Amino acid sequence: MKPASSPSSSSSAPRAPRRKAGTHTIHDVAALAGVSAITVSRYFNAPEKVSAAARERLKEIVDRLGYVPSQMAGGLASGRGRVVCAVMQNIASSTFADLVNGMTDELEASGLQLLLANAQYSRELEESAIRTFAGWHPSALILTRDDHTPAAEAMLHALDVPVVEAWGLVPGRPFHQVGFPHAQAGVALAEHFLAQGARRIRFVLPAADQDFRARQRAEGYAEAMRAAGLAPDIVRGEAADDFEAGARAIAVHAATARTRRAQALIFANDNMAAGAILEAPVLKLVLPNDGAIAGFGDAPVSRRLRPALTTVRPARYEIGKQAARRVLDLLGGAGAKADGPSQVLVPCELVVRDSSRLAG
Amino acid sequence: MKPASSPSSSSSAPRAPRRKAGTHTIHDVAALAGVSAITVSRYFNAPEKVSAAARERLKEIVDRLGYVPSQMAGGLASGRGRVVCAVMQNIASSTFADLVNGMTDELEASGLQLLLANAQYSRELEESAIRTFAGWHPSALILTRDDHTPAAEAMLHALDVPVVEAWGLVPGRPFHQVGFPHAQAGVALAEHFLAQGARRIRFVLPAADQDFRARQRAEGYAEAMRAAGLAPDIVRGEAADDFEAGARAIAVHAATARTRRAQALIFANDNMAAGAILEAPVLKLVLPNDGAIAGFGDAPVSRRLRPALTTVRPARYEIGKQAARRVLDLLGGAGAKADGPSQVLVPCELVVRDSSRLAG
DNA sequence: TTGTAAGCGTTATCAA
DNA sequence: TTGATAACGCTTACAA
Repeated sequence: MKPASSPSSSSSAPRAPRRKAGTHTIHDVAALAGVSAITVSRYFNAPEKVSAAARERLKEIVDRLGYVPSQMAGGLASGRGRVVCAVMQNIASSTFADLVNGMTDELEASGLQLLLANAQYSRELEESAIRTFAGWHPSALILTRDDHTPAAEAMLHALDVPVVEAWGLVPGRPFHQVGFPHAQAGVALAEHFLAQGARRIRFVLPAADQDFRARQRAEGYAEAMRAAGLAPDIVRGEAADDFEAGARAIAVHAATARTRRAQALIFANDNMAAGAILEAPVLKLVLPNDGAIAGFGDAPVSRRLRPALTTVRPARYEIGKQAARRVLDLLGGAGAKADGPSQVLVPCELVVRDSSRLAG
Repeated sequence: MKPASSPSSSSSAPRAPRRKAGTHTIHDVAALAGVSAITVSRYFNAPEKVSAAARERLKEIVDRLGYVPSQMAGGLASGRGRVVCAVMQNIASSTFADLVNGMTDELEASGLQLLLANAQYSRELEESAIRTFAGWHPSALILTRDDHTPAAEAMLHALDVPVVEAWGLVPGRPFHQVGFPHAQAGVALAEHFLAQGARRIRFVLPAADQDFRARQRAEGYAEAMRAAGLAPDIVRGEAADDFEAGARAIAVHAATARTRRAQALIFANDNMAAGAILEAPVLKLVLPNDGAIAGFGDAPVSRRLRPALTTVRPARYEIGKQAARRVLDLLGGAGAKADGPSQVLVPCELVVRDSSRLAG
């Protein structure tokens, strides 16, 4: 009656049943605790909705099993991954590293994972990063520029999640912002020298054109110069390496007649300024008498240079932290979109040291 | 006949049917292309298995819709997320930033996303990061230390995915490694001075005890000294800031009688060494005559210092890249676990500059 | 406070 | 080369 090996009688073939058997699932935990899966789910996502007794039992079992909920399954079921995606412009620079540090510190406790991408100052790479991130159903996005490609901007709107633009602060954007207006840093440096009576002030940009914030600072400087009735004098570095570019700029300075050359040099960043200060003795220049110097960024070495470097110190870590804070607030329901995009100013600070003291 | 508002006749209540309606799904694409969902899936994961005709049609539709596959759904269905998780010790430092850069560059093309965590030199934080990562069903893990907690090590084995320990290289580990033996960097620096005839060579550690690689380098130095019949002289910095610690160390040096003080100072990193070199003129020391100096790391500023700093240059970016490469190879099936853990040596290089030239 | 049922969007399996 | 079907492990909606 019963054919020993027939794989099917008509259509009830044994099919392809199971698959993976990797780690423990929520059901393993539930079974051991004598509760249903949803209670375990609530234990993780809303513990206050679970009785103290069940909570205790679950804690013990979860610890014993080393159970960790699957982010994949949870994200799929809920439609939102517990992920915040951030696009940096240059991960290798300490600027962005500090931003990242601030973000991770703030997000850590919330259980949100930070996903990082590096766009290397390219709008196209930023767009492609955003596209990749879209597949992760992020809870929020943090970007570090405000001039996205149209396609990127469209995706940002379609994603329909909080977007925070960190680092710069410009008016008229549809997204939340945390940072400071970079032009203002340029203004502050120019005014620092103007207030000391300088007339010939030069701004030195890096050789590479990619850091658009440096250009914004240069524009601020130019504005301040024009406001003082002076012509801006913006030059570009001559070497890809910032230290080298700074050294060359100061060499040009040394080779120019004292009465014609700039009284003060504003470098786009501290590395360039450091290159100039370190090269000066070789050129028989005594700074700041033979040329006042300022930078931007307050690198760790800046206060150690002789003369110590006057610079602008942006609150990098704090900006990262605030950007993440803003994300958490928005996810928590505060500052609903009805209020429109918010702007959080994290001011930067002019740090005056010896390098910028103008000769009598 | 049709009761306008009756919610149920007996048990056929309308239930709670749908939920989300966010973006496009694989089915939208499939429907538009007139194929089944699995064909769309193949188009992304194994394009060669899809006819050219279908491929072309799908490309057009995917582009038009801006469709991006859900990583959540894919990860859940396949049991492996397209994620490589890396635990760094200090994201803010340029060392780890370079590692990260190398990794992202290498992983980029493979469609794997790098998930980053920061353990700040703490084994406990590393363990907690690994636990968090477990929820992401990573395809592989990259770590930057080799002395994990027992719990962490257990998780690593349970995860059953490729694990690569990057940066250091030590024998006897059960995981793949990419990097160099840090002790050897200490040996190289000690021998550099020994070869010049120095007898009194001091090693200066940072004030904070957290960077265990620095200790490894110190041990290498100590070994070389003992091998030369000399007593190691290891001191610890006196300030949390590395530059400041370096400055203090050279001040102590300056205050010691010439015949008794060290002929050469090896600093645990370039920042400390830079602090010393920048402070020297203030102390009326002329380097390297009044003290030869070496560092570790080859910071960008090191070759700009006067005297230019002798240091050891690790191939940071390359190590990150090779670690990711190793991961990709392992995922691709090469170097199956049967072969046992592999070791990839990415050597570091002694960079000799003026600061280490010993006085006749 | 807890549970049941029904998917979330994709891929593995088997069949054609 | 393509497709039908059944999971993957979790959470939402609703009911008790």
